[in-house]
Order: sequence, then structure tokens, then C-alpha cells
Amino acid sequence: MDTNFDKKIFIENLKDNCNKVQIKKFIKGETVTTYIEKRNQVCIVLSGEIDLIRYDLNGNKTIIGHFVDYDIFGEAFYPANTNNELYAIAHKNSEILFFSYDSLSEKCRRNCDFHKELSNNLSRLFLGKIVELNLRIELLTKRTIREKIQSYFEILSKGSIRKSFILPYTYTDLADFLSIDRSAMMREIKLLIDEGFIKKNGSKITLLY
Amino acid sequence: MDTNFDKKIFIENLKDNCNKVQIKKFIKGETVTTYIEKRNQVCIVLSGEIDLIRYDLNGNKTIIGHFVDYDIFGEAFYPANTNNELYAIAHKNSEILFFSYDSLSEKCRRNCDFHKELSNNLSRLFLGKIVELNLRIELLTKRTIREKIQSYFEILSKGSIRKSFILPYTYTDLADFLSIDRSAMMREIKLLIDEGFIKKNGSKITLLY
DNA sequence: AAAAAACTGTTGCAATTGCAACAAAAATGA
DNA sequence: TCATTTTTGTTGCAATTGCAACAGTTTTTT
Repeated sequence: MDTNFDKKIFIENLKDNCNKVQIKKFIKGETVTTYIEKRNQVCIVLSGEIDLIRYDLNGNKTIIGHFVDYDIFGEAFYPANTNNELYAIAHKNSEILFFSYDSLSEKCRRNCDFHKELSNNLSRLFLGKIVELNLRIELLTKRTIREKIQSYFEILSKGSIRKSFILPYTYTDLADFLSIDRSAMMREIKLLIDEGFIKKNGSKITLLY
Repeated sequence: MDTNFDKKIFIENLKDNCNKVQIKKFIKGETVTTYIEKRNQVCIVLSGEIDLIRYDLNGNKTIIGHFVDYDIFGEAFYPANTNNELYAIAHKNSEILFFSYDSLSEKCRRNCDFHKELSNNLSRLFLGKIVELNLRIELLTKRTIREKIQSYFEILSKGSIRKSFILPYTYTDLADFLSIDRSAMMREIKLLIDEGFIKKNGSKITLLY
């Protein structure tokens, strides 16, 4: 299936044609939205970078999501009944498109062509999100740090020539994404190098098998 | 938002009105579908129980999903480029509804009422899935076994009177769901009991705080 | 261009976790 | 109902992982 349907074209279309969406700008460090109350909000990153941060009862901070160009996030995707406080914070100056899921999914009174397509595209957008989340779960359920790293590297190497790729995260963020300790991850990467499984040059990794 | 729109009614409707869906029965142990090639298939459990199982390159087996009444699963939700072999196996005698995402999302030529509603309902179905997956990620990214258990128990206790609830899994399956060692989990649950945080009677847990 | 902030690389040590193994209890099914 | 399979409960021990700390780089900001 085409989970890679052109999100970008759809979103630009949405932005230009729908009076139910809002666009706002945020400067670095600003709070884009909190997830404390349910407003059924869906957000799309038009430019910049957004971190989704969790503070638990002990005050521990975890980055549970990091969103860039055309990524979709929002309250609508999180269960209402957790204790956590989630904050979406602009990591860089950013431009965000907001809409309420309910308003978009309503049938358009005028039955215009654009709204006919909308639901269809929305479900594609959601499907893409599901694939992304399942991929992450796949990695998180691996039992060891080594397995997590290797699985992730293998995924990245697919479709790249010569099993070589540039990491899309800093090492700090990668550790967060895989939910492991950064220093333990670095240690394991070093071991993988020493044992001849991979080569590393900055954020460029090459698989040797 | 109503992420709890009536899946059941929608699915029964789908089953009765759409000629693009198929229904098949499986006996315990039978393979429902494999995820090796991409056929864009979406599956819904009408009755019974399905396990989604991963075999990695070393032959380790992991249950990565367990689906019951009206749960939705399928190839369409998994990225194409992973090495893993995924198998959906009937855990009990089961009845499964199949459809191809593409066929459903196509515009209906006759433009019938049913198909007008379909996309809409499909995106709600997907949204529910996203919420479910995010919840699991929330748990999987907790740093310790204790945090994983406590967070999960807190979620279950919400909406139940007296902070008491029955676990929806066996302890064995719970450990799998949280991706932790069963014996380590049992040890931690015992500690929680000894420290007076919870009470346990079979699969009934009561929070004492 | 200098100062500040964020990221990388590394290590010893302690704590958590997984593994293996087994007996007892409960659930399943023949 | 009896036999078999699955689940629960427990523990010692070893291995993995997280934590703390810090120096050296690189990137960002002023």
C-alpha cells in the first residue's frame, strides 16, 4: 500500500482550502500545547521541530516524541486517563497547523470536492502514524540494547546503498528514542565496532555484514 | 473526542453491507496470515483470539500483539522493510474479517450512503488504534519494571471504584506486554505488596494509595 | 569572535534485571 | 475424572544496564 502518499501535498491543500484549520507560529522554547485537557486537537508541523515531553509524578522528564516536517501529533492520539502531564514544546522556531479532529471529520455541508477527499486522506495520514508507532514498539520490545541498536540500524540501512546511512538523530536523542541510557548505548556501539559489526564516522554508520 | 464510537456497530455494518470484505473461520493453532509480503490487508477479530508473533533471526519468539473482539490488526500497519517474520496465529477458534485497505478507501462508484460513512469510520478506527499504541509506548518507555507495572496498574484502576481491578492478562502475558522478564516482574510485584503499595488476590489487584 | 550550551566519548561501580530451574497450583481437554 | 499443559511463585547467580562524573568537541547564540 501507499503509506507514502504525498502527505505534503495533502497538508498544503488542507492549509489552503479549509477554513477549519488554524496556523500559528512559535519561537524556540514556547509551549505549543499541553495535553492536560481533551480538546481533540490534531497538530501538524509545517516547519521547525517540536518535542513532546512527559513529566511524571517524580518530576522525571522524558522526551516521548519528536516531530518535524509534516509530522502529525496531538491530544487526540493520547488516552485521556493517564496521570502524566504532556507538553509540546517548540524545539526550534516552528509553524504549526491545528485542527479539531471532530470538525474535520464532520460531513461538509456544502459537500465540496475537497471535503470529500479529506476523510480519505485523513485515514491515510493515520495509517502512516500507526506504521510509525508499530515500528517504534518493535524496537522498544527488543530485549537488549544491542538488539535495539542493531534492529534500528538495519531498518535505516534498508534502501540505502552499501548499508551506509546517516543517523536522523543525535546520539543523545537516539538513546531517548530507544529508551535506553545514553552511555550504555555508546558503550554498546563501541563494542559493535570492536567486534567488527559496524563502522562509525560521526553520525554516519556502515553495516559490515 | 469520541474514540469510543461504536466500533462494534460499524464493523457489523461493514460485514453485512460491503461486498469487498471476506470472513473466514480458523481453528486453534491455524495461521491466519503472515506478514511477509505486502497485500495491504486489514483484519478484524469477529470472535476468538489472535496472537501476533515475531520470530527474529535467532529464532526467538515474541508475542507482539494479542487481539480479541473487534480488535483490528494486519499487514497494513507494519512497515515493509523489516527483517522480522510476523505470523498471526489463532489462539482459539476464531472468525476473522478481512479487507484490503486500498479497496475500502477507493471511492465507491455508486456513491452509496454506506460507503460515504466508511472513510469516516475507518479514520476513527485508526485513531483508536493510535491511542492504544501510544499507551503501550508510554509504558514501554518507562525506565524500570516498577514504573511499568505501577503505570499500567494506575491506568487500569482509573474508572474503577475503590482502585481495584482484574488484570486482563495472565501474569505471563502481562510480562510480555510490558516486555520484561516474568520472574523479575513477579519479584517486583511482591516487593510492591511487601511495601504496602498494592494488594493482590489472584488476578485481582487493589491499589492502596 | 567569544561565550554559552549541547553533544560525544569514556569509565568504575552499584543496582536492576534476566536467566535457569523447579515445585506447586490452576486450567484445559480427552 | 484423570492426565496433560499452562501458569504462578520463588530464588541464587550472573550479566546487563543505568548512574555519575568529567573532559573534550561541536554547535549555537550573542
